[in-house]
Amino acid sequence: MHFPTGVDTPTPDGAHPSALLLQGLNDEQSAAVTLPADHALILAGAGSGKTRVLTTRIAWLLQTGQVSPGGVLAVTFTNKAAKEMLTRLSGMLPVNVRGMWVGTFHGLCNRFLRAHWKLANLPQTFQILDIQDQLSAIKRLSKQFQVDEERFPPKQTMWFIAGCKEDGLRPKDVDVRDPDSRKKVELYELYEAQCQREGVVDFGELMLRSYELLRDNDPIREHYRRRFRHILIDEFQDTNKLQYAWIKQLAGPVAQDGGTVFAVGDDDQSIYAFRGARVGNMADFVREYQVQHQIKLEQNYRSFSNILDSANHLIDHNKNRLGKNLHTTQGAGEPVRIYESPTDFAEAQWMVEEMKQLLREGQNGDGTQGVAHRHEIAVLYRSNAQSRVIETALFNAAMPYRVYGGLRFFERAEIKHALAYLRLLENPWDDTSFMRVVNFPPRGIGARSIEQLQDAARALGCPLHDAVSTLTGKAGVNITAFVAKIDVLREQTQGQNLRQIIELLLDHSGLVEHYQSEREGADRIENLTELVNAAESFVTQEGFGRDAVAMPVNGEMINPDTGETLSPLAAFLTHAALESGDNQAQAGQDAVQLMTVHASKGLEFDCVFITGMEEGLFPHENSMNDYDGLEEERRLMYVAITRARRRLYLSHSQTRMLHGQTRYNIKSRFFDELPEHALKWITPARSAFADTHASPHNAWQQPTWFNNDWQTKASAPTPVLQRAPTTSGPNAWVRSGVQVFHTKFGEGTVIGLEGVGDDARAQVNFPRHGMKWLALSVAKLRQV
DNA sequence: AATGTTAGAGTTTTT
DNA sequence: CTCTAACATT
Repeated sequence: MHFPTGVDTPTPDGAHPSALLLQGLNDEQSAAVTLPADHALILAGAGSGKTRVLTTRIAWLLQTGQVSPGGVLAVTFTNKAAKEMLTRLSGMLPVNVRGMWVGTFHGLCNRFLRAHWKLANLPQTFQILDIQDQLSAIKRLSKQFQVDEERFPPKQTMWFIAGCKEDGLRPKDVDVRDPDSRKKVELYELYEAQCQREGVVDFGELMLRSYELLRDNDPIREHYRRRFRHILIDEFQDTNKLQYAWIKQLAGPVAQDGGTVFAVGDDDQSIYAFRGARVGNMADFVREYQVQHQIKLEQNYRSFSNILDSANHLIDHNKNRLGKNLHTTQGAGEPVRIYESPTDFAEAQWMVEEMKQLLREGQNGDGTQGVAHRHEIAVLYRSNAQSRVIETALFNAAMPYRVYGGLRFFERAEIKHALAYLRLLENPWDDTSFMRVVNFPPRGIGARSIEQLQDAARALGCPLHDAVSTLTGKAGVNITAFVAKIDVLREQTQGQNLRQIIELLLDHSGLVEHYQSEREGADRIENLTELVNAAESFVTQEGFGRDAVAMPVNGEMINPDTGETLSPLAAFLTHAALESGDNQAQAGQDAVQLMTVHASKGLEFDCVFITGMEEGLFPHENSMNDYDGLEEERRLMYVAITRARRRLYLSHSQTRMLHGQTRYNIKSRFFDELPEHALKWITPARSAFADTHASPHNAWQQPTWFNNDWQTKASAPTPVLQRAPTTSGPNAWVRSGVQVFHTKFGEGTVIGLEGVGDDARAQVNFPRHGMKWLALSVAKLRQV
């Protein structure tokens, strides 16, 4: 299959085909698409048609003959975005998508490392560790080297290692100041050695090793620099240090013959600093590449102007911005509605009633008021824990809903078990997989046997698999039988197709049998069946053009760069590791959408509820003490607001149940940062706190609506907050302004007190750990 | 090996 | 409060 590109063919209506591509674009979009082949930065506001510009740019470059598919590298963060780009692209042009490198950072790095596994010093069958695998690998290592898990929790070690890799640092590059960090670096070193021995890489390693190969291998680097004439990056504001460095390797230094970089992003929507994203990469890029073309896409096609005004007004309170203002030709639309409730429960109740009303109006089809479908209603919250009370209310009202997040398909235990078997077929040295299934289903290999094996492997400095033959006694017999079983399976699966391989495995591993005897195993078996289907559809349609190395040829895949082959099984395992799958496909039921604000990025809905707009929650208490943290919270709020097309609700609650304790929250400072003219305060007048205890239902059943003035509300705090906390017990002496010592946080100053009796809490500012709320009945405080 | 108990932690997350 | 992992018991 070959399509000529860059050859203009006349269209039926006589228009030039590249002009056709530009149809319907506004001036800025069009300018961005048709920029000359120079480095460029596109500042694309929310809802400004970012993806469209990106894909049309590629289509335009191809159609005007400036580049062939092989010369294009387009990189995104999520598989969803990559898929979207390819779908749209093939809708615009009859282009051979296979030759293009379009994918996620990790997907492309994987493709690169599969092609150059030898140079990258990896086994051809290297496996990819996800977070769970990584953690269990580190736990294993900590046990083996008798690391004190109190002082060095495996999770922390994991974050440390991931953080180093995001910054492009190997153990030798890490600054060692104190004994603790020396130990961490040591663990990083041991972890690296273990991964190398076992032939596995984690997500960070995919990036780092690709980067290093490009950096250190001149012919490889030059090859790819010559090849990729156009490098396009989506969500550039979310790139970390290493990802930017990787891009620089591919693009080469400025003003040399490397490709051009077309970066698209929005600094106002940078919400992933906590996982290493550096907004600063945008400014660095402009400086380092002397970017001459910067285009702002500020026309918003999504929301009415009350919503956009709110977003603009809010984000204007951030100091560190490149600067951008969204505008629309649509009218003001409805006001942004703000609601205050006495309890989180009442907040959820009110929300459900409001939804019912909206859906009723939508059914009647009377104009812009209602919403026709439940899936056009989204509930956003700052943290996952908030979903429970909302779910309860929705459930009680029999309102179908869907919660985003949680376990994805390939992360389920039973699926991971099956995949572990498959991985052992490919790479028997993968100890993480070995450990996962050596005794699952149970086959009499207990802790003692495994210890024996681990001791032997450590003595020999080899993976578990290679140490099995040295074992004696019962342990030796059982484990040898296990390894033999895997070996037989490997034999039997030769020449089988992927479906047959998995079916054989499910049968011979005893997984299905095991779950059959389990009380609640039916779901798991269903999922295992689904795994067969997933493999089937992967082979028949999905995948081969994307993260897999190459095209299927006679059932095998040939890497166009090296001629190496990759089996369908290997490709499927890669697919499973890099695309953890949808979290739940929930059978097409039209349902209200529940998700965190983070998860909502990139989505849009007719109607959006942003809930829990309270100090300590949103902005979150862990982020609001340093300036950068607060700015990121504000960007998060900006993202949340700009999800709404027509109607936006912001709600907060005076009290909220968190970690089993009632918290008294004041409303979010973000309310102060919204334009009064766009708001409508719809809190019932009698939503006094006292109602909470009497009857939480009355507050919303017959509300009296009124437009409230923000200033008046702000100056009249709820009575509870003013009530002087009375405390008994060991911490009764705690008063505002007092210096205290906490065993974990060190010295701090008491800022305020609230609550009564067992609920009494002190807000304490710890210079080293920030602001904390401490329950006086629990916290061990000492007066300084 | 299965089942029961307890301690501890609990922003945000894709690959 | 609620979930999980580690530990303890049968």
